[in-house]
Amino acid sequence: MVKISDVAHHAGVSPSTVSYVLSGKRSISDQTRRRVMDSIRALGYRPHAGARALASNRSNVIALVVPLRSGIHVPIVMQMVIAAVTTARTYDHDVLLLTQDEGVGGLERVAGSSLVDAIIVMDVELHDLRLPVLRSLERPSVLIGFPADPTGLTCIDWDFEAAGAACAEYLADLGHREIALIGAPPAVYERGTGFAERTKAGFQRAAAERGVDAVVRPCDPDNARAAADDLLRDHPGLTGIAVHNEPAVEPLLTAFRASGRHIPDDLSLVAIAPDDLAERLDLTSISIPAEELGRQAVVRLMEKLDGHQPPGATLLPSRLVVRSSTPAT
Amino acid sequence: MVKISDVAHHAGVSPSTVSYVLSGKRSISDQTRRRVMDSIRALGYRPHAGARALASNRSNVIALVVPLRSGIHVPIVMQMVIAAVTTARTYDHDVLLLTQDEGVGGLERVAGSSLVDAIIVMDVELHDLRLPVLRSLERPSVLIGFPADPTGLTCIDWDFEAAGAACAEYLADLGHREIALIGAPPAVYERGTGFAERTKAGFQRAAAERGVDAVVRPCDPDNARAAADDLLRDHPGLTGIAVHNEPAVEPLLTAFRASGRHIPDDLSLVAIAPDDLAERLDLTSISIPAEELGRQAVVRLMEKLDGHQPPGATLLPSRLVVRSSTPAT
DNA sequence: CAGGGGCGTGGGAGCGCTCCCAGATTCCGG
DNA sequence: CCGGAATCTGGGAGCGCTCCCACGCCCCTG
Repeated sequence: MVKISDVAHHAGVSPSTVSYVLSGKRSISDQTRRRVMDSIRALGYRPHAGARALASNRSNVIALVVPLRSGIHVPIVMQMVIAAVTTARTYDHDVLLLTQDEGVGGLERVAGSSLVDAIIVMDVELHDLRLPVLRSLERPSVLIGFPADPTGLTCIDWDFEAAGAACAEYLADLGHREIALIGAPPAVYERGTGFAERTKAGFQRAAAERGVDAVVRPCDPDNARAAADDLLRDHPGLTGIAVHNEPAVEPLLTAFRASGRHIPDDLSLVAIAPDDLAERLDLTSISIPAEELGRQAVVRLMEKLDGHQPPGATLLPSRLVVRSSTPAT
Repeated sequence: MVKISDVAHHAGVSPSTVSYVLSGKRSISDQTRRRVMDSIRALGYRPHAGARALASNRSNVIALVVPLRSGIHVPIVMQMVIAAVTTARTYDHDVLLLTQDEGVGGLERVAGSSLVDAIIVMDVELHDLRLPVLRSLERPSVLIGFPADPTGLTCIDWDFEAAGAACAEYLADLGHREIALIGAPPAVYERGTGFAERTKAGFQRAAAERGVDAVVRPCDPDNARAAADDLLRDHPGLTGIAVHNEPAVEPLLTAFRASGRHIPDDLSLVAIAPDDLAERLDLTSISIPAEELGRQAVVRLMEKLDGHQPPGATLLPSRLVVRSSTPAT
């Protein structure tokens, strides 16, 4: 293995100079820098990560905790993971993958052993057990999702409140007077994941502001048919629908069709869903920028590693894309 | 930070003894071991990963290279990743995530800097550019997928040949005399990913052995309708279908229904697809054991790290699960 | 009772790097 | 011509751990 002293010898400088050339932590004459770089290339030198971590107290690795729960749209998670890895690389960092099931112990392990410099936790719940640990850890962290009490934490998420409001406003603008939000399965509300509640709140608030009638109904994908039938029966005047439940979208479309409603002629439908799904089904949608979230989480984390204090809370805006499930205006 | 000498002092032993208690590399009296463990707990000691890696020349981290290409079923990839992480943890290892787009340089980087002890590469292609690097690396690796020339490499994959054959045999056993395999999009065959060809080969071989007529047709999910119509038109006697193309499964079902064929009465259909898809659509399927593959890849890698030489090639069997898309026997 | 083999433990060099503390050289103004 | 600032480089301690080399003790055998 080529070590820093080999490079130093080859270039006719001291090991410390090689180190400084690599880190840029002090000025080096152009000539010396060039000689050192040439030697590095010639010998194929790669700094030993462990030695570096030991001496500098920085591993240049961040941990990423991915969710395991079902009910999560896997491609979205994957997009965020990929974006996080890619972004971390631009900061010369690598990503260590942890799974939810290691729980609190996993966080303590990788942080305590200095395996990682910082942590990103995906899919944070309202009363997440990991919150106290993250707060007490000596290492910076960024949460994706909002807990009930984000004090002392850096959180980032989509702005579901705004997304819900945008749906209601858009439907109201189209002239609908009775609108509905078909939401997550009941279990999601019960678990208090937060995002479901926030979408609902935004939807209801905006509807009230526009003076349109709004109903909200949870929906299990397996019972999409029943949900659709119930809604149409109980609210005959219903003409605008928002759906915030990816796996239920297709069954719902089938159910509406089966009940004789045509989209967009009889019913306007806007989905809060990832672009790939909305594109495939050609639905007007509020797009969920997954890569952006993964990217931003890393950016925030790097800010913290640099000693800056980023805002405690960031809400990423989403945008409405009009497709064929609502009438052209 | 608590260091090993703190623990040693607290327990009244030498640092080396603490190290040996932790590593188990030499026998320690029960009494000493207990005292040391108590001190470790009392002080909350965690060995510094970097120092460990430096002194032992082992980082206890493995790299996992995930594919980025589209056309890959994301949930399958995620299942494998999760399984790999979980399994690695049972061997006291962590997983560093790399993306395909770092290419050959990424492998050299993490291996050369001793960041990782070993590498798993997913989605290996027939003439993968990374093969020579993996062969020359001083670190063990396991490939998921089979290249054209696996010499000197450890490869593991599903047995697509057997899966294709199983489809043909099963359909033949049901009494079908004309059967078809609807395969991957044409692009996949052209890229030479291997698995598509192997499924086809197995299907055709088994069909020939049973003396039934077999046709194979690539299929783009966007043109599923055309594929179905073509097949039914050109082969009026066709009654048995195998599908090896996840995203095309649903469109194909729709297309067959639209053409007036009822499954399973007019048409038997068996899908080579992940269980979740097959369960959802209630299809007879050859299941693709994704977690098993991720798990086995890690097991193989650990064998290599332990100095054992596992078999160069492993093909994981898959099993046929009968559901409602074929007649009950 | 001497000698040898097990068993349990300590000491400490060394892993490859970073970064503090100086030292050498050059350049400028007075 | 000299003092001091500015610029560049070297030396080397120390990061926390592992593992080689000993050493001390006890028990068994001849």
